[in-house]
Amino acid sequence: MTALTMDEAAVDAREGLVEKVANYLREHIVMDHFQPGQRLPERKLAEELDVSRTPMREAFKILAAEGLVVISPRRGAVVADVSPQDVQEKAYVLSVLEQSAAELCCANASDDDIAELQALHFEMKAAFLRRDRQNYFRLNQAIHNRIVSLSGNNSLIEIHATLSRQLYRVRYLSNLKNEKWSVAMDEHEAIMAALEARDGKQVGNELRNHLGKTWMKYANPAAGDQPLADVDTESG
Amino acid sequence: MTALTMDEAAVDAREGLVEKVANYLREHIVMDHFQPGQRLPERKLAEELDVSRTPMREAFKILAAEGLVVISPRRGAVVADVSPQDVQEKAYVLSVLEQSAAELCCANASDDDIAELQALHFEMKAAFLRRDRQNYFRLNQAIHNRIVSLSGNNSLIEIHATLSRQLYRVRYLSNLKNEKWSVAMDEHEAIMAALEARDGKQVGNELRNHLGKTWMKYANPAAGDQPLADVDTESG
DNA sequence: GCCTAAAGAATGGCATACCGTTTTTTGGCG
DNA sequence: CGCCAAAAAACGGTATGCCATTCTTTAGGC
Repeated sequence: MTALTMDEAAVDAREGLVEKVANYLREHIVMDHFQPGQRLPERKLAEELDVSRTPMREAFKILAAEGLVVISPRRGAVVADVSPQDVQEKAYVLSVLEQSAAELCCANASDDDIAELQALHFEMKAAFLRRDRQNYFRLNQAIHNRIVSLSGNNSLIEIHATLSRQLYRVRYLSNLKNEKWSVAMDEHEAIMAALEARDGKQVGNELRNHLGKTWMKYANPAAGDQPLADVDTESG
Repeated sequence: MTALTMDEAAVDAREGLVEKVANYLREHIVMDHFQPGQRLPERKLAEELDVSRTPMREAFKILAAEGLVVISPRRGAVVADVSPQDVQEKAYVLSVLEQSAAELCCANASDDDIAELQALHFEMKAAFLRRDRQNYFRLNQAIHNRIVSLSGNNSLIEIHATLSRQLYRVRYLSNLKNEKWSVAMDEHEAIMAALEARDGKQVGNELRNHLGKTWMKYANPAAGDQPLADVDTESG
C-alpha cells in the first residue's frame, strides 16, 4: 500500500468523512487492489481507516449506487463482479456515449483543444512504438476522456466517468493481453484525422466502431489475479 | 398523503429499511411532493417514517448518487434543483440513449413486442384526441420506456431510468403547458411507422430528433408550484 | 423603529451500543 | 478419518448519544 492513502491533502474541511472514505474505496476498487467478489467487512475496513462504521456504511451505499460494489441483505458489501454480459452491455453504452461526445467535441472544441488531443495521440503512438503498454493505456484513456470532457455536457461527462470506472479493471487487463494492438492504433489514426477535419459524424462513427470492435467480442473473464499496477486513472 | 406509503406490501423481509426509505423518498421527489430546493431534515423525516436517522441518512446518500438530492456539508440534504442547463444536458444524453435503444429494439424485439408498442401508441392517440393530458403523458412515457426496455441492454435500461427520473418533474410540467402537442404526435406516428418497418437507424433518428425538438428549446423553469398529481411513473 | 449581536434551539456528522442473523470453529459421533 | 451439529465469534442492521456547526429568536444599542 503505497500511493493510496486517505486525506490526500485535499480540502480537508470542505468534504466530510464519508466522501473521503468513498474516494479511498473507489480508487482501490478501480485500481483492482480489491478483487471482484471480495467481501468488504465494514468493521475491519473502518478501523483500518480510523473511522467508525457509520461513514463506512454510507460510503458503501454511494459506491453501490455507482455500481462498484454490491450490497446483499445481511451479507454486506462485496466488490462488484462484472460478468462478460455486463461488459458487453456497459461497453455498448460507453461507445454510444463517446460517439455523441465526439460529435459535440467537434462542434465545441477550440483549435487548441484539438491540437492538444493530437499531441496526446502522438505521445500514445510513441508509447505504441516502444511497446510501452502502461503508457499506451494511460494515454489512450486520457484521449477518450478528453474527448468526452470537450463535449461540454456535464451530464454526459459524469455518466461516462461512472460507467468508465465500472469497466476500468477489465479494460486494463484486456490491454495487457490484447494482440491486435496495431489495429486499434490504426483506428485511432483515423479518429484523429476526422477530428482534425472536424467531421463530427465521422469521428463519432469511427469512435463507436473502435470501441465496438474492441469490446463486443469480449469473451471470457479468466485473467490473471495479480493486482494492477498503480496507474493514474485520468477519469476524474 | 394518500397514495404513497412505505412498506407497500413488497417483499418485506427481502430488502432492508434503507431501501424502503430510499424508495419512499424517490417516489415523493419524482412525483414532486417535495419541491426542488426544499430541505430534507433527517430527524423530522425519520420520525415521520418511524425509523431512526441512520437508514434515513444512508437513503440520502443513495438518492444523492442518483442525482435526486444534493447533500451540502453541514447543511444536509435538499431536493435537487434541475437548472435549465441541466435539463438541456440531461435531455441530450437521454435522446442519445433512446436513439441507440431504438436501434437495439428493432433488432431484438419480437413481433408481439412491436404490436404491443403500437397498441400503446393508439391508446396514446386516443388520449391525444380527447385532450386527456394525464393519460397522454402516462402512455407517452410508457412507450419510451418500453422501447428502452426492449433494447435488452440492462446497463442502458438502468442509466436511462435514472436519468429519466431526474427529468420527470420538468417533463411533466412541460406536458401541461406544451402547445405544440400535435407536432409531437406526428413525430410519434413517424416513429411507429419506422418501428413497424424495423428500420433501426430511422427509428433512432426520429426518436432523437423528437426528444431534441421537445427539449432543446427548453427555456425557463418558472412553472406553477402546485404538486403534481399522482401518476404512475412506469419508470421501473 | 430598525439593525445587529448574542444566546438558545435545532440540525447534521460521527461514534458507539445493542440485537438478530450469519459464519466459523470446535467437539462429538458415525 | 471425515462429517455433522452445536456453540461461539463475527458481522450487518438499526437506534441512540454526543459534539460542532448552523439557524432562529430575542434583546440591546444606535
